[in-house]
Amino acid sequence: MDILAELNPAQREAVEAINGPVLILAGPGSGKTRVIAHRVAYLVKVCDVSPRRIMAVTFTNKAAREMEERLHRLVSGSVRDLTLGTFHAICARILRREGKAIGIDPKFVIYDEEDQISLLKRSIQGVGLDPKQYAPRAIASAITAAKSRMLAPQDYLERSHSYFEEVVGRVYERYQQLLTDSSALDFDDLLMKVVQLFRNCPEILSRYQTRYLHLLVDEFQDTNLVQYELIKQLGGRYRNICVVGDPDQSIYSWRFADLRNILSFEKDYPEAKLVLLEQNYRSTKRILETASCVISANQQRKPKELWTNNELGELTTVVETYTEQEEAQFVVHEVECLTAQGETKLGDCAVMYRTNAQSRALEEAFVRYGIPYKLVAGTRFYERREVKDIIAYLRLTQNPYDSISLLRIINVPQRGIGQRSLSELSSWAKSKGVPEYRALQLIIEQKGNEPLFSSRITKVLAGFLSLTEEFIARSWELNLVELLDLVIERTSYKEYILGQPDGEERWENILELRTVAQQYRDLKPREGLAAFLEGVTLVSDVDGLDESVDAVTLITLHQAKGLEFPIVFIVGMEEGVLPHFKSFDDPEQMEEERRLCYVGITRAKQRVYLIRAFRRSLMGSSTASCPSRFLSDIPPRLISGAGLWQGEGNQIARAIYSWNKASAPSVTTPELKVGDHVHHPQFGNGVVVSCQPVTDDKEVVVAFSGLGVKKLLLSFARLEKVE
DNA sequence: CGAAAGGCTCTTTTT
DNA sequence: GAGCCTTTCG
Repeated sequence: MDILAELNPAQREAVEAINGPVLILAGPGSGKTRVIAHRVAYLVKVCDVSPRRIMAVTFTNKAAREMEERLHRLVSGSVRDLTLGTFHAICARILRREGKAIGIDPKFVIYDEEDQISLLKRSIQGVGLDPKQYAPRAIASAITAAKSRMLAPQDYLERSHSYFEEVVGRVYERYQQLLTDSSALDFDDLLMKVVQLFRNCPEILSRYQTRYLHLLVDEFQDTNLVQYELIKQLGGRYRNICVVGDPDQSIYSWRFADLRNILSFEKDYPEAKLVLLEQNYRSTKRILETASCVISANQQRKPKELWTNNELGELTTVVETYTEQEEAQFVVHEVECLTAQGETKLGDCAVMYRTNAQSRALEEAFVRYGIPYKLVAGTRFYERREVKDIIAYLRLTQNPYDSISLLRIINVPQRGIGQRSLSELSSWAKSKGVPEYRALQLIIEQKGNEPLFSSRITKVLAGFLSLTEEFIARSWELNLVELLDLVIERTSYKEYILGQPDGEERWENILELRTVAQQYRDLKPREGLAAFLEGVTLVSDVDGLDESVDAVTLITLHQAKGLEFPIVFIVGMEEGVLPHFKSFDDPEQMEEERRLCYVGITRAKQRVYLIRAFRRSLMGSSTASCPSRFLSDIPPRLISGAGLWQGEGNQIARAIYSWNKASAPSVTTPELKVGDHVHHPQFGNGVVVSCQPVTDDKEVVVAFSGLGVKKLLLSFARLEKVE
């Protein structure tokens, strides 16, 4: 097969430019993944480069997996030796091998965000402050920022200019110490420590530089400074660095991704070849134009000329509903209509939203109307309590100094060790300068002077310790599944969880985890354990998305990056949701919100629906909202909607969703006045408190007995007058 | 010690 | 509306 044959001239240029640095700026749907895959294939098949001398970095594991499949088809031969994965996964692998050189225990565990927050709480307390006064999340973000700039605690403290920064610096210092004590790394450490390793150990760097003749980085617009530095180090010898990105799709600045990396690249590699991919193969002309209208309003951007040979396509449908429930109903209804004609499958449809919380109303509607859907993440599987408990046992087996895991499960299932005994244990460990696990050993060996705990507690602790020791001992001979079963059996975890609320469901989750573990059962005992723990920590939510299942996809706009669907619904097109209210006072963040909207629209191949709800419950209470400013950037000629609504000079299409009315028992809305008694199918009986005309309708306030006062829109509410 | 209940805050997006 | 923390009681 000719690798270049299926490429357009620009793509071909990007593939063939194998000597020296290349910067590919690629619009949505311009085939950048394809270019990366073909470039690797070209290197291997045409240029005879050994796959083990190529590193390709993707944004998610899913993208890596797809790349691998693609390559399999292109290069049929072995691409096993290729280094392919996310920055985090690749760095974890490097540190596992080489970390010793900078004092990293090869058995290190990786702390996810939840672990990080609880360790931070301990750190804040550790420096004598109150975690309630200094939000751990805010400090976490500051520390991530510091690590993204490769600042060690001391560097950070030297540069601190405010009281808050000083606090962060001190907490950071303590936090880092606790991580080291636990033989643990957080996500940011994975990257930062590798850069550090390469800086401190030139001979190791040189080995890696020599190995990697070619580097490829996808989604370059969402890399941060550490990642940039890492690539710079690795590519230092051959400078064959190929980066692909699109500034208009940069949506991770809150994770300290830095668009300036693109500028730095041009500066650090002045000889870099620039390739623009501007032909879109994904979307219709109208979708592309709609997206361009939205993104063009950004000030901080270079204009781009995207074009497509695809057909003109449909207008974008803009719809307004009354509540988020009706918004969800509209989506369900529309999906039903589309799929009823047979041309569209459920799997062709995706519903995208700004915040995870928005998925609930959607899910409820999909469940109620019996439409299959796949929710990307939800309450993320690996963050569930029961799953994390079991993982904590396994982590402790790999690395007993992991104090976060130890403290998590020392009393789960309950063993009668309370908060008091725990803090006693922790402070004793601290006074001896040893990790909790070592402290346990010392206490049991009675090497502490006088007994610290009552004989009952000492006995329980001894039991826990020998349990852990048993797991550790057996972990050298059992495969992962056997080890997991042993943990469940010896802790009586099944009995414990079945006795909890939602026990059945939680037990199912454990079985699901066991299924994941099966994939590692053939590895050598300890290797399987390490690989599994790394895998479950570094998964991203989209990784679990299964294209072969025919169901509607429910997904955040962030997760949707890199994906495509024939039909795209974007819900919550409201001021405060998209754009999110947190971005109101910062123009740069506002531009990112716009890019997020752009990413959403450009996922679509055939049709786009932009939907907003007039009222939405946010943080418990229901609030009214204005249409998203992004809607007014789309000219009316690109929009369709049943019934146009003229407002404030903008033409916003407004489709009054008639389904409810059609299926309501009373087709005609009753004439109501204050004091009338009414019946609502859901809320029961009530009395009209007020009745005010709004556009095309009436807003009725009804006091329902037992439920309180509700605001309803007359045409939707299915109210019946009771005489 | 632990279960249950009440009260508080805060919510964006994620490797 | 949820999750976390504290309080209270057995």
